[in-house]
Amino acid sequence: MQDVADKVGVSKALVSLVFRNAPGASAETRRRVLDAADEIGYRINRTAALMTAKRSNLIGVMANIGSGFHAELVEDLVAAADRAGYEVVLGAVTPTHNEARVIDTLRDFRCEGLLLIGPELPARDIATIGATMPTVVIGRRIADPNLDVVRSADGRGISAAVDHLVGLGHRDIVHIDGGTGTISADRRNGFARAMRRHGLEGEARVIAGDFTEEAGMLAATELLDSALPTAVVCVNDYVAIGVMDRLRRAGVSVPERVSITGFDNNVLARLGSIDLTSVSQQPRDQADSAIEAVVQRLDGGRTEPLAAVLEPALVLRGSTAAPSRSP
Amino acid sequence: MQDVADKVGVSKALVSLVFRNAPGASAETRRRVLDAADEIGYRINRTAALMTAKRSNLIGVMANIGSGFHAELVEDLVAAADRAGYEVVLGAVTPTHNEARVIDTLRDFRCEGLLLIGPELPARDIATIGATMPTVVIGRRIADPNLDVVRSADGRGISAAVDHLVGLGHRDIVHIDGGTGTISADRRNGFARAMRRHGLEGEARVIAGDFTEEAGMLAATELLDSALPTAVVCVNDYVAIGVMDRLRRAGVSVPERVSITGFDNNVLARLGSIDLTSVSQQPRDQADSAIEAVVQRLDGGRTEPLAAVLEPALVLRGSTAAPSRSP
DNA sequence: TTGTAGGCGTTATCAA
DNA sequence: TTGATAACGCCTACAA
Repeated sequence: MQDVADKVGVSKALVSLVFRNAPGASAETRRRVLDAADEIGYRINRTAALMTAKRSNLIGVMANIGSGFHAELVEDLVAAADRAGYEVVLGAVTPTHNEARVIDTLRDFRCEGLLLIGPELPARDIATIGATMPTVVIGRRIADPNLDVVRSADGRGISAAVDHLVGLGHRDIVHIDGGTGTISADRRNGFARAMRRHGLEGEARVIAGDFTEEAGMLAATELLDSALPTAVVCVNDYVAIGVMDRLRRAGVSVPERVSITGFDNNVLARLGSIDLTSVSQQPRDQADSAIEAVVQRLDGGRTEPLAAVLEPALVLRGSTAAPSRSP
Repeated sequence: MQDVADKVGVSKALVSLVFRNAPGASAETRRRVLDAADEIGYRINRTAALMTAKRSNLIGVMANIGSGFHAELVEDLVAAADRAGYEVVLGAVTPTHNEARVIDTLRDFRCEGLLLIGPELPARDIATIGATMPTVVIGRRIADPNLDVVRSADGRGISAAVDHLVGLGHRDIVHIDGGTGTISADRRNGFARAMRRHGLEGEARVIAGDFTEEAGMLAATELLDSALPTAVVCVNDYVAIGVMDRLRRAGVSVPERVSITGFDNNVLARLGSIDLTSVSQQPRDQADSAIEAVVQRLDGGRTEPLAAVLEPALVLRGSTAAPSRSP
């Protein structure tokens, strides 16, 4: 920086001004400084800048990039952050780097705010972090005065699927859930509510599962062995794919004999060969809300907790149709 | 840091020693310092540390996390880097952040080395970067004295698929390629070589495509309209899935009538409902080699370029079988 | 084993 | 519009 200053014949302070295009330097000087820097090959040292600057304009994002949904969300987050004048530092949770470690790394990088996608850390640990810095939890229900939450109304998503199926004429509908855990509970409740609303609480069967394709296959086997419903509402796309495959292999045609819905609107669901009706969590909207939330805390002075529950959207595809025979 | 020092009654220098567990502090002092820091809630400021320290122990990784393969690779890279005593800074290429920008960000973070996964930047731009800092290009063929390359032998991967099919008795085999571009060319050449080796150059048909499911569907349609081969070797898994779906919908059974192979061993390929024989690029091995390569440059003093071409592995699944009738 | 002094590259403050 | 100077929080000699 001194070199650039010397070359132009100004002070370092002025060069600094130019480089963070802060007001207070003439256009002429600005140009000359930039030219000189270019010639010398000078680039600003962020590390050093971060040390003195009040702000870093960095937002840390913890995600499990192995999850397609997280990856999609991250893409939208960097775009949204960019628009708000922030940069995203991505912390990837992997088998060797657990959530706590990733969060530590993120704050080490001097992030001003934290976005946690689907954290599985104990609620109180997350709350502790929230007390330290603006933190937004994405996709998990959690109540704490220091935390902002952005998530989709999982229950409503499942309800929408049920409504769609009932609208098609289905009455015998089974839900395959994702086991214990809040997300799974929300979706299960959504199923129960919707069935009740349609006066179908009598037919509302729930089969226990998890979030894997295998769980879907097992559940389908169970259905084949007992009584086949006309529609199956699954806790996520993987489960739905497992169900679909198992049924088809058993000669049960989808959607003619059994309709199936998933959740997440995964890339898989969009494949022509799978073509699964699914509930989208609208990653784009969640990203926008999450960034807006941190920015409000950072620049807007907001201190009250925010809880944005976004409406999911049912994406209709070829795995659902009217039941071929009445139950 | 001063606070911690005061609390224990030592100097900052000593606290510094303790925190980067450098030799020169007694176990007793070390413990007391750590305790005091814990109590005060002090954490070392990486930003400041980076400024004076010779090294950052940071490796920058540029990846397109939307790609399942990249995501897998990143997970393995993080683990391998960890073992080597480095930390990974992840730069995500997205629609709004192109490769050049991601690389700039990565060096701004003072990474000591760069890992570029499947870069699409012009070769000379990459070479320019390589002249600046240790750089490993993963998954792309590129020759430059300043660049290390780690990739899998794409041609051999396709060859292995062909060998497998010929071993099953296939002779009429079609390749669906990925268009122009080196990767596609390598795979296409591998196909031609293998067919020639088996004395089948006469039957070696190639259909132009790209890397999408739609390309697979189109190609399959073309095959249905002309002459159906007994096996199709696809440039990647998406294409293979497109082919599989189109054929099955047309009543052509897979693998009984037509066998299909993919490439990448994507999560999709592993789905029970797809169960695709595919070529794995062995992300784990590539990650290990790439990290080894940077570390050799960084700590081992290597200066000659390295080109590691790893052997891909064919993963057999249910989409390939012996042909039902002789051609 | 511990302490002192100086410097890293930038920003912020205040004066010119 | 510009310049001088003091931080920022840590690391690295070197000295004690």
